[in-house]
Amino acid sequence: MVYCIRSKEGTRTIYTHLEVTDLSDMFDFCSSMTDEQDARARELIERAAAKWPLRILHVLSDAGAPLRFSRLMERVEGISQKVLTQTLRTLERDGLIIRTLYPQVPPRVEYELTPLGRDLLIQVAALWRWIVERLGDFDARKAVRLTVAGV
Amino acid sequence: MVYCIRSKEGTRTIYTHLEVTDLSDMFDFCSSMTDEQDARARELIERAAAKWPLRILHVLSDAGAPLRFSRLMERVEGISQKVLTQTLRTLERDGLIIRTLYPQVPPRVEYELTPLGRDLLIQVAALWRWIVERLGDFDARKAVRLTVAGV
DNA sequence: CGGCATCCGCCCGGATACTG
DNA sequence: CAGTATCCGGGCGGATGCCG
Repeated sequence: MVYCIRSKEGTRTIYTHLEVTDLSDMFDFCSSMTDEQDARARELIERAAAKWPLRILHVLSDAGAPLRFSRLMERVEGISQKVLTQTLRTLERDGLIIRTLYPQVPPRVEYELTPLGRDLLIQVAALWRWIVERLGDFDARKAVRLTVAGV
Repeated sequence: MVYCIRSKEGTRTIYTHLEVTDLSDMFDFCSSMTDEQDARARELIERAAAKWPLRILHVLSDAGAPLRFSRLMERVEGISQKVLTQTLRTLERDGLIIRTLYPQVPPRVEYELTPLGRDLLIQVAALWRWIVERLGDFDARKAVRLTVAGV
């Protein structure tokens, strides 16, 4: 689990974040990215954070085995056929799932997670968990006003 | 940093994820959430993963000090006034930033990160970094087809 | 300066109908 | 069974204009 310790050192707050020793270290890393890397990472996150992808990855993970298109339709509640197809194509292009077509009549198509897809799901689940554990904090009333507005 | 080790044990893959010992453990945790918790977490992630919020949090973090509305407009390139206002309101409601109004003429308004906002940014930066380090893997050509389609 | 109100174009995603 | 093709409605976000 990601673990974060904050401590004060003079006016500066030190973030101990396992391998990351402070916040600026993390953003130094971000700054060292090329524009192309940054753009590509942004695309990937935008696509993965869209409405359905995580749901689909989660369903595939829960199943623990390849699922047919129609099984996915059943388990990803509320999704339409078109959007399911579109999303699966995107996930395949990004290397997160594998699509296997069995040339039979009627055709059979199975989808399964790649190791990368599984790993990504773990990362996101960690973030998810971190948020759930702090749900009570996500509230403006919990935000301490450090600066008092002048009279 | 989140660290993930995969190892084979028979047919099962064990994920050592620091405190998380395997994938099912993580999802057991997810399943133990109430519907309300789940929905609230989903809302928060959706809002935070929208187009501008992370950019704004990042800019505030980089600045290291409270920023006025017009400074934010300059540094968050491409955002419109309306959308900046909307996004700031949402971030404030979620307890990620603090808005301080100084009742002067002309008015002055300053925005700054809350500790929670900083912490969230660290979590997301970790995920971001994880993705950037694996950019080369996010590609369908890298996805090994485990199941061979029948003839 | 830091908004709010209004209008508007666009894209996302849903519904439906059809096909190899 | 697992798609494509087409149409369409809602919402998001951008541009512009006005206010305390």
